[in-house]
Amino acid sequence: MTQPAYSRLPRERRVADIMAAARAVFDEKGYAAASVAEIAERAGVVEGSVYRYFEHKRALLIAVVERWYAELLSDFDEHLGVITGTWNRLRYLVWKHLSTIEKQPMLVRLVFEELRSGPDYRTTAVFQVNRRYTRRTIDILKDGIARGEIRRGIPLRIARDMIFGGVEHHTWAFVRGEGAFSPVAAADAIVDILRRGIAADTTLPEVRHVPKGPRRKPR
Amino acid sequence: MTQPAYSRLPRERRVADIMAAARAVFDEKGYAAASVAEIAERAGVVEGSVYRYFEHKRALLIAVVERWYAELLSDFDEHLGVITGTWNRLRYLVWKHLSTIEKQPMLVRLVFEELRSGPDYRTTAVFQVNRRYTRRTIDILKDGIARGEIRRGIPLRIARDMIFGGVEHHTWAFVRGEGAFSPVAAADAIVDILRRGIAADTTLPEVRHVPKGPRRKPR
DNA sequence: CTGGACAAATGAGACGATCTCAGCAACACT
DNA sequence: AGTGTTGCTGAGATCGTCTCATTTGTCCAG
Repeated sequence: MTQPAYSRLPRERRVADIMAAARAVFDEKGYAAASVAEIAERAGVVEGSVYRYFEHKRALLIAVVERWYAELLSDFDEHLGVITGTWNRLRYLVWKHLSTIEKQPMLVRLVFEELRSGPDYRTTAVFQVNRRYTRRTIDILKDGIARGEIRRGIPLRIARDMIFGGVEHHTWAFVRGEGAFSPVAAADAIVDILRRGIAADTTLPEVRHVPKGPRRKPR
Repeated sequence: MTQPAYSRLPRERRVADIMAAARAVFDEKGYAAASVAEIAERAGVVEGSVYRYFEHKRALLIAVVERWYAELLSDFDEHLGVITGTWNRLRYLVWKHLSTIEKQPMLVRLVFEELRSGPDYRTTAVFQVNRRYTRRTIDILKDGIARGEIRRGIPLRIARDMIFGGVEHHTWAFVRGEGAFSPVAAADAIVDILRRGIAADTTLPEVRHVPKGPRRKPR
């Protein structure tokens, strides 16, 4: 019975415990319905302790999502670097995005509905990572123009918005647990419409050199 | 000084007052930062009275947005009925959407970030109206196929998602007060990419010989 | 004109959330 | 063992939504 009323752990460990608990509770209940009290309980600390390591509840959300993003994108550039061809690269990018949504709908929902709305979003590392993402997209498109595969004068940001906006709307029901979608099929369909929409006229109908049939299913 | 401490108004009037106050406060501060106390004060009632007419704070949000939608769309079908040609109709629809966002960014934000996220969204009249909207889009596209202007086999829902998702992403910064956009230019750009993306090959000026390229994406 | 019933409106306060902070107690280092 | 440092605690301040017993205009019956 002489067990200590509490234990002192190294900062790292405590932070990790709290973040793990937070991720679990957010994942189960969403941000608004998750209470700091419950997160604290699962992490084995008292509520006040959470606030020693995280300024707000929102800081917890940001930390959780940032860590997830870091895991997620660690191999992205590496893979993208190997894939050649404008349309193949775009297809990989779109598929990767869709696939992520399929695997972690709740975390994606946290980003879409909670994190991205806040006034502090632009100060977030998640924002930076998203910028890098969309930057890649623009780069691929610019490269396509340089190769003569994409028409000059295409408004690149509009094209990018149609990609990511299209993905988001398409997965909308699924993210809310009310539907399903196929990452591969959706990626094909989106890139196909986009390809016809922005391809240089000469490359449009037949695409004969090198990759005869369009590559499908990267990765 | 024998003025009554309060006045009894017909239900209609009270509801209207409260909704007007709510709309103003939501518009200034957003949903989360708006307090029912402030709404009540501006409507000239006490906090408890708001709850006589609206079950939750959220019911107030829904009522405000529903009323706005009703105003907004009263003339939509009428206008659309007059416009002929698949691409013109699509362009009008996209422009209308963009134009609405430009005029009422805060209300749009309420829909995008607060209303649409909730679990009760599908029970909302706003949801029904949005369905009608996207239904119109699909109808226009189907009609385009029937006229031979759009390729058969285009996944219509994907096309629709690229339209509305594209619009939403494109206006994202503006809605948060961090940028600008041109409804006309954006509508042109989006419909142009889409048109090339889904038009039947014969209607594209430069592309004469019919299919040749591999068919993709059945259904 | 008057009194009483009815319902609109009040305002106090229950409830539950985030976040603060003074002090206790575990650990490291003499 | 004594002592300083500081992770951790837990009580409570604060602020939000929402409830409800009570008060008080209004209106109609007599």
